[in-house]
Amino acid sequence: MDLEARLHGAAPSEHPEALRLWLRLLTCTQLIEKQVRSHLRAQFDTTLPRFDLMAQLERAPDGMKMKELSRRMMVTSGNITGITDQLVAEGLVERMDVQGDRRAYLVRLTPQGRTQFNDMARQHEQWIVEAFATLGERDIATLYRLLGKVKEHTQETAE
Amino acid sequence: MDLEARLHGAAPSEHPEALRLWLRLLTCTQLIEKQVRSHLRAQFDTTLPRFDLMAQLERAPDGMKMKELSRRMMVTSGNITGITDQLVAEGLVERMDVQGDRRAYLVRLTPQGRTQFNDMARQHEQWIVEAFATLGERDIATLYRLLGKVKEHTQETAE
DNA sequence: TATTGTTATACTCTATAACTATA
DNA sequence: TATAGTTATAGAGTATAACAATA
Repeated sequence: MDLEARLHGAAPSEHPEALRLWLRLLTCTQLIEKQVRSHLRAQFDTTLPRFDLMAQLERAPDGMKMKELSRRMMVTSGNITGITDQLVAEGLVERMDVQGDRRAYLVRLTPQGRTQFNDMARQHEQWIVEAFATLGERDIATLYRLLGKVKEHTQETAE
Repeated sequence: MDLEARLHGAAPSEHPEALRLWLRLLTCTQLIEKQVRSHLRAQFDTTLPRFDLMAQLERAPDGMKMKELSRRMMVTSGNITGITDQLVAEGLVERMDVQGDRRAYLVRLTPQGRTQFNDMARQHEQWIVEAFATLGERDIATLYRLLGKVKEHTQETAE
């Protein structure tokens, strides 16, 4: 492939397949995400970031540091503070001091938070299963594998 | 598949494949979207919705109604008014009266808007090609096909 | 000096709903 | 009555940057 041609060539688009794929990927994600947000709002009066934060904690029974939450959720730590504050106010998560590092907190689900998350997760799974109901097991595995390549490559090339 | 078992069964997750696929789809989209937003901001001082609106107009040389933009971009018409206002203020798009319907406008790119969009689109394509550079032509075609099934199914089941 | 987390701030995008003008 | 578009509003989500406390 000729970089010069890409930069200065007259052809308007030499890789329409990649572009088309991106637009379709974006559309699919937005459609499903919109449904999930709408359901979370209607059935549990919560939002996707709050659900995502609880989902992270569900897999960390001993709690997770704010910094780690920030990294995994790909948002700045100031925003983690805000979302955590909301969940603490609702009694769904709690901050715990960290032995040996008085700057940091471990955040974990309260028993009430765990119960509510389980309810939400069960519903959430049904919405997602429904969204992909048109695909067979093989299709799902293929999609998963190919997106894995994209994910790794994108994470590598991000500075 | 037994709906009862899904609703009331003790198993915490009977379809982990669909869930894992959704999380990966979400991650990939967010990673790429974040890069695109960042590049658009740094190189062109613009945003993704503004770029998307111009991309819609680029394929409609005679202009497109606000209503149609609203439908295609999957946001309410009030938001189309706002984004259009910004682009009009920058001289990139213009509203034109519609023959025979004085309620409506046709929005189209100005010559300046078309020039700027072409610059952006060329860069944008490179970012996207890079994001999917790890995939071969066949992989891209497969992803495109499978996501097409998901898209159609999701659009059908949305009320 | 570097890191963890908080605070303050500003901006974009979004949906909802009431509204005007026209069909 | 229904539709196209606007306006007003409120809230979610985000990044940036300055800051305090601790490592």
